[in-house]
Amino acid sequence: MAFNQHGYSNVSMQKLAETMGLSPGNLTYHFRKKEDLMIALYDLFREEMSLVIPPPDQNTPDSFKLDYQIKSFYKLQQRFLFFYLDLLEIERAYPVIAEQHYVHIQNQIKSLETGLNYNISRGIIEDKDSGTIQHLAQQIWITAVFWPRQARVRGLEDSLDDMRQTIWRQILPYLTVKGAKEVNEILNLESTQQLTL
Amino acid sequence: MAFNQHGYSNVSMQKLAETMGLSPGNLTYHFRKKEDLMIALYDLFREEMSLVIPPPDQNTPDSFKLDYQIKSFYKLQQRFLFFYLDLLEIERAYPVIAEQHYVHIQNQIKSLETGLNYNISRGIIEDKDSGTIQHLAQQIWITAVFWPRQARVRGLEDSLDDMRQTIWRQILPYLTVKGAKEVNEILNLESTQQLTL
DNA sequence: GTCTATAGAGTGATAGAC
DNA sequence: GTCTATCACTCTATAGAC
Repeated sequence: MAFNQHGYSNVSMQKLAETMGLSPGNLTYHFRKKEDLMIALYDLFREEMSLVIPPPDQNTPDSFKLDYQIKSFYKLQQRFLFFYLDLLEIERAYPVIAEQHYVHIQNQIKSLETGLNYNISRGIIEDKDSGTIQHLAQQIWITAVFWPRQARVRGLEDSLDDMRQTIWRQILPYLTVKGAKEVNEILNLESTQQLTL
Repeated sequence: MAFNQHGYSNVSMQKLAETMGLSPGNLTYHFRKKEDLMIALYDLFREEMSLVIPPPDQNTPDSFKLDYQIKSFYKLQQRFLFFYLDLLEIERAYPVIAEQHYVHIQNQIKSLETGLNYNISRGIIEDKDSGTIQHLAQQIWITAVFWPRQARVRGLEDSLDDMRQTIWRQILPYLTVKGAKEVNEILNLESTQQLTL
């Protein structure tokens, strides 16, 4: 997608039509305003994302599933990269999307909290003090959501493996002995780099 | 500044001239291209930032000074907010700035690493495993740099206190007993919220 | 539905009078 | 130096032929 490569605001309806092999008039026939196109894309994004990150009350992943969620999230993030790179611009331009997305983000973080709490009950994570889980969920969300942007801003490639390592490293201090063993097995299973525990 | 409020790309040279009480022609007389204006602003930003975050080999802050650096950084960040909110756009538009900024970011993270290592030698931070410091420095950098953006993207106000809490919470698991005591004193000294250790 | 053509507004940048 | 006026371009969106 052209948006992902050049940034949302650098791709006009005309250029987009051109890369899609359509005439400008044809594209604006299906999406009368650019906003209509963006909303349609956003709805599609939200639909696919709901398959990757379950609703807050249904997220009960073991470590393996959490790792799988990270990978699935990254894959979808790459598909709708422009939403992650240019989100603030898009929210500024289309308040309708902004309002929806505020709620979406809240649910994403809530879902992460549920997953972490489930792993406390599994004896994988240790709840050292009040607020740990909320802090950890927010931290993981920030890392995952801004990963592609921080890489580009630094002039680096963004890689799934680096993102995974960074996320797991944040969970690391809160793992129980049992949890550390479980997580290390998962990371060694598929990653060439070993995370020293 | 108009850039900070409405976003870099939503403020044209004409609008900017208007808010400054200048004619469009006068503004483009002093800055022939918009790029010239951006580079001048970037140079000013870099100059002021060098006073807040010292060079990598000179950063030896105790916890109190680190907390002070966080506050000073936030203040400067608010002053040049558009660089932090719209950095990717600006880098895409002006590769000259991008190249300089890549190096700048590397130095910022290096400077953080130096500071953390110094606090290991002070017995404040515990280096649990190899890579901890690099990970922590990167994590703090991401949090600090993307804090205003993550707040806006979520529809929240961005607050210094929330950013401070989040950064210190990331350091928390790596503090020694002595370190925990020192940090808690600093945070209780000035913050209404208490960070439970 | 799909096309070409174009309206209408906004942009960065320049020209030339004072 | 500072101004007004304007060029050349790009953008979103529309009109109307086929």
